[in-house]
Amino acid sequence: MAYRRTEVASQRLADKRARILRAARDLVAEGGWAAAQMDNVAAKADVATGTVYRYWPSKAELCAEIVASVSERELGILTAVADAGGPPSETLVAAIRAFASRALRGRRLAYAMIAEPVDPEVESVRLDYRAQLAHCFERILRQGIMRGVFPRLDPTVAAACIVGAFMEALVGPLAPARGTGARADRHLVEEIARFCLRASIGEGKP
Amino acid sequence: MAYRRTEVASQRLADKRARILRAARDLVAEGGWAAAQMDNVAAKADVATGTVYRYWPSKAELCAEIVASVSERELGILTAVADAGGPPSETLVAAIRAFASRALRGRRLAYAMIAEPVDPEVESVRLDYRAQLAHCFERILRQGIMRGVFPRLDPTVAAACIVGAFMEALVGPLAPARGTGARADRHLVEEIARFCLRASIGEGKP
DNA sequence: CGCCGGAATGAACCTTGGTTCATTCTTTCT
DNA sequence: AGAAAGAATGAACCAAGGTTCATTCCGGCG
Repeated sequence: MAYRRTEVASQRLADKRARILRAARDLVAEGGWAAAQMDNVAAKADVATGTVYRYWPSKAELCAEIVASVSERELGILTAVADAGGPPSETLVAAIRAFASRALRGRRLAYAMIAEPVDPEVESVRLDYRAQLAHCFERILRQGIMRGVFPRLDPTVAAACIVGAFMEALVGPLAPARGTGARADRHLVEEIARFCLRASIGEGKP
Repeated sequence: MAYRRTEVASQRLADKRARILRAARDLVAEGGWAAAQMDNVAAKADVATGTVYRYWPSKAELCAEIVASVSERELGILTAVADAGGPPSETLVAAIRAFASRALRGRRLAYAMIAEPVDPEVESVRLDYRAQLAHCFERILRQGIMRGVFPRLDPTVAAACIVGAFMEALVGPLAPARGTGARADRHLVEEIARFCLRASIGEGKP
């Protein structure tokens, strides 16, 4: 029946869309935004250049969707951790661990999503992700302050500091080269988590 | 005499070089690397496009020199503060204050120097600046650990965290919009400094 | 005064990478 | 099977921006 056939067709359509999106995301994960040229994307998805434009009106929208999809997934996980309840200091460490360990499994992608600028149209989506990321930590911090576990600190500034700290130490260009062992990675994550924890619960009177 | 004339001529040469360099740097300070197009630079320096190429072989080398000159100045100041002696926790705060207050007076430039990627050839100079910046803080941290003021922390990771923290909170795209008053700026700097101080001297046992 | 060499000019060139579209191939329906 | 609709193709097009170079300008020297 026509009904069935339409469904199959639209399924195939969605599949191809997803395939192209995945190809583009993989390219970004390998070489950052610069590697995601339309010709490359098409080649990686086994599709002609023009075909990509059947599914997205422009490169900017394709890139925006990459950010949006990655962002949705990561924020979902992070939010779940942040809202799980329990002592704020443990929540904070858990959140950092969750985010960091995932970021380590794709540093280049994480860097591209959080830090690497792109063209203006994509940038706003990226900044939004970043802001929501910070907001997650801000909520944890507010919890801690309300319960008196954390000292009086400006949670907005502190949240930005936390995001910046692990961004720089974990996925930034200054971070230890890719390919260091799992042991080194674990050390790094723990060290960052401790840094942020101290910054959040410490006294701060020299 | 010929001697005098040669000297005058080369002085004029150096002057023009400096003028172009300053023009380019100002453009970066206003609109980041994207604003530093050769046509723009030439126009801002009241010079024809081709003239720029009499003084630098390529855009990359011009940009590299911008980074190098800014970097030298800032690192000089920061190093002086870091090596001045005194209690490490005070030194740390002083260093952050010194760097941050200067960065505030030219956020866009600071962001371009520390965070915004450029083409590969310039990038290496920029990363070097960043590394030296982190190294400055690392030295302060080591001092503190040796003297037993700071807990056992990995100074390399912690230094990266510090750089990342103020980068993000102070000059990053998430930072409060430009033009907030001097009072807000001061609050921001102090809040960042306290964050880093707590992270450095805190106990870190939840 | 007329010539000469170096500096300045800026329009033209070239490369890179996003976008388009006339053509070809596939699938579906009769 | 044959035609119509939809999807795919990839070479050509276009814009942006860095670089070049034939030409012009200018100050000093014989």
